[in-house]
Amino acid sequence: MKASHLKPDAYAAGCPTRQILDRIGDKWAVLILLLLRGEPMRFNQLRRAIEGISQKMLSQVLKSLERDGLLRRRAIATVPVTVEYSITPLGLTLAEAVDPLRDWAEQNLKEVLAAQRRYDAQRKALAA
Amino acid sequence: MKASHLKPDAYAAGCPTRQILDRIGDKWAVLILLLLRGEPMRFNQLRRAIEGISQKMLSQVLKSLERDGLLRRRAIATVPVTVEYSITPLGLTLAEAVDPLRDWAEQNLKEVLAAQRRYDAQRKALAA
DNA sequence: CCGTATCCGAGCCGATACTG
DNA sequence: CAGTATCGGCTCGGATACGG
Repeated sequence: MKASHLKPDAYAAGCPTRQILDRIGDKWAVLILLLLRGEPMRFNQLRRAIEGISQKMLSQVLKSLERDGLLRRRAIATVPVTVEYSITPLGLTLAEAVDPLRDWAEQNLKEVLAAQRRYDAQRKALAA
Repeated sequence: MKASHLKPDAYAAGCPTRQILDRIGDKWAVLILLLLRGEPMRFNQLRRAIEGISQKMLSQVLKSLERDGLLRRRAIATVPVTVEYSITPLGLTLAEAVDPLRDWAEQNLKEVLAAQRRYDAQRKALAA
């Protein structure tokens, strides 16, 4: 039985939705998962793929995702060392749950931006 | 045609996914949308429903959601003033896109927590 | 009841330098 | 190639007080 359509009375501090949202809030995390769904990737490969992420953040987020069981880290003893990150089955299910969100983003970003312009114009008019 | 299952080569800084994720990353925003889907609510009603949010944050996030066209603010001239927040059709579609994520959270939080315990135990063992 | 204004401390995050 | 370590600015966000 799904609870999706029941109206919640409140969101307690420790509820699952809050906890997972905190992780999704980590914007990089989701992007990494979506990328890894395609194929395993190496550290600097991810770094290049995600425009704007710093070495430090990437390292940090990868560690956190591994800790959560959403991806797997595999070090290969070459010289120099190669490290491969791949998504886990659990991570895959999360990525799938994020898909509708990405679709929504692509379809509705324009409308959101338009709403912002309307709002700002309105505020500007009031200020004058 | 849905783009969900195509492998992205990169996530540029301004892509829709990144932009929307930045907003979702605002953890409170999603919770508010999900709450308002049930029924319009007033300021302090929301405040009570979302455990732990400060007055400042609630005010801030509500303004941002209104700006994005995801909810509507309606002030009623009573004494003292009553303000009613309700979700817009656009906001409703976003809330629906978030549903799978909430379902995922409820179903998989346990497994994530278990993975964390395994990871931490492993690290502890190595440190010893 | 519904906010805004101000202060201020914690922690995020980028930059840089260094290691296996 | 794949990270760790350290420093410092800067933003986020809580607490408090006040106004419409």
